[in-house]
Amino acid sequence: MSDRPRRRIPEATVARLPEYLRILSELDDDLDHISSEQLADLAGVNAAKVRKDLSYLGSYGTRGVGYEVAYLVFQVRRELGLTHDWPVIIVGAGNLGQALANYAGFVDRGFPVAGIVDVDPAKVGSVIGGVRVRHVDELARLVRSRKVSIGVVATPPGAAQDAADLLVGAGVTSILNFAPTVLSVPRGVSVRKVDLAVELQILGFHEQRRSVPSLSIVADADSSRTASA
Amino acid sequence: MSDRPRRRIPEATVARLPEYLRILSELDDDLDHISSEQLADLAGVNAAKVRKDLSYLGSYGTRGVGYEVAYLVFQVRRELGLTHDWPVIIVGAGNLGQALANYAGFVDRGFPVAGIVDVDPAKVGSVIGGVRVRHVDELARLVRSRKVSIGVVATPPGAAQDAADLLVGAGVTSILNFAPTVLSVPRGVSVRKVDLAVELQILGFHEQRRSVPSLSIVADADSSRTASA
DNA sequence: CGGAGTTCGTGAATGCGTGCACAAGCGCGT
DNA sequence: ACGCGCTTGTGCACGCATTCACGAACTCCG
Repeated sequence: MSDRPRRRIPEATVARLPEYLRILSELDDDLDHISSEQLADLAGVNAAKVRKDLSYLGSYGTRGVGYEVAYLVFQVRRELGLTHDWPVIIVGAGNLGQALANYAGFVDRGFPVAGIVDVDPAKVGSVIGGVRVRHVDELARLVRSRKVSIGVVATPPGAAQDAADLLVGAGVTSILNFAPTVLSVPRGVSVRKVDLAVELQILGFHEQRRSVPSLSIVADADSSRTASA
Repeated sequence: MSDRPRRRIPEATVARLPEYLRILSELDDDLDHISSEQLADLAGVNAAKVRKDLSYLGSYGTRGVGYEVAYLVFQVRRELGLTHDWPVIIVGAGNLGQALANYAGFVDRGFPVAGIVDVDPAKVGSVIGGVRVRHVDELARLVRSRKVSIGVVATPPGAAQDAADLLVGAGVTSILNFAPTVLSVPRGVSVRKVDLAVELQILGFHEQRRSVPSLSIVADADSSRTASA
């Protein structure tokens, strides 16, 4: 226990730590040490960035050697709060909700699906990813009995705010929102939003830029797509 | 012809423009003007940020009045390259691929699904979201015949790099990757990655921080701005 | 027509994130 | 024991992003 490295960790670093963790977890067991440069290559980033990111956790590397993989995994997991699982509840058993419930990556990385709820009685009762779909009326009970603090909103846009209100009312303090809607929540509740279409639109923006090197307006339907480097 | 707004648009702004566009598109038709503050409220951001973001497109607002909604929608769409649709092809017809193909938000926002492919012969032939699943061998033909420049990787991690290679080989220049894998692609190809588990891990990090508010931290820097209340 | 009330556009200040460059530290071989 | 090669940890400089603050420009109304 000795020192307490408790420095404030920048958000950008927090967002990369899970990626490092995934890579480290997938390494061959016979590799016991890894350098910042190797890890950087695997993660597709800069070596200095890796070192700086890891330095926020403490000085867990050895100069001339690198980082001991097992120990680093342990430290990153601890820092991310993955010393125990975080059960999540999914609201909305539509296409996306079902896909999420079936997604092995959730439970594999410490986020087992503790429940799925939907308003549609026709969906209630079916089993997805080993979990039975419950009616949304049971949401609060599930959250409390399973000690869920993270909710996933996978409803249509119109129902997303209601879903968030229910989650917050039940005691959830973090929400992952897949609906294209801005959620309003009380202070103290964290929300992260993933908008699948936005990602495509950002790609589309760059596609369009690429095809118009530096030209006037011309908003017609172009035809030729040449691969530029 | 007016002016030449061709300024370089910051990435952070590009990431917000789709959100503004979505909000503007959903406004009541009887509202013909909107102020930066109103738009900011709806988008959950700061009014100054909205003004600065929009200023990169040109001076399309009127002081004392606000922005004309219809005109602003047009300008944002033009800037994002949404003067025409961008067909996408989805590789992987598993849970996630199916959910994406069924996701109305894609076509609604200008990204119709031009094709879905999978290696599994058992999946080939079924129709998802109005599109028939093809064998992955047909990928290149589909990309070329439908003039697809954006590909979506929704395969298991082990197959993601192969999928990306196929897409690039077929001429795709932008990839949206849902697999928890770092893709390596030639220069000139854009990749965006969405890792669903990473989002949960980031939330988990903050959850854990929240539950350990005071613990052996004496040498804190200062109370900067943390979201929790 | 003129002043009050709005709202935009943007210069300037501040803060955050990135990457370089290098000293410090570790191990190994001789 | 000692020097050499390797790798970490971090000070520093730079660039991007955010936010403030305010002049400029427009509408409305008396």
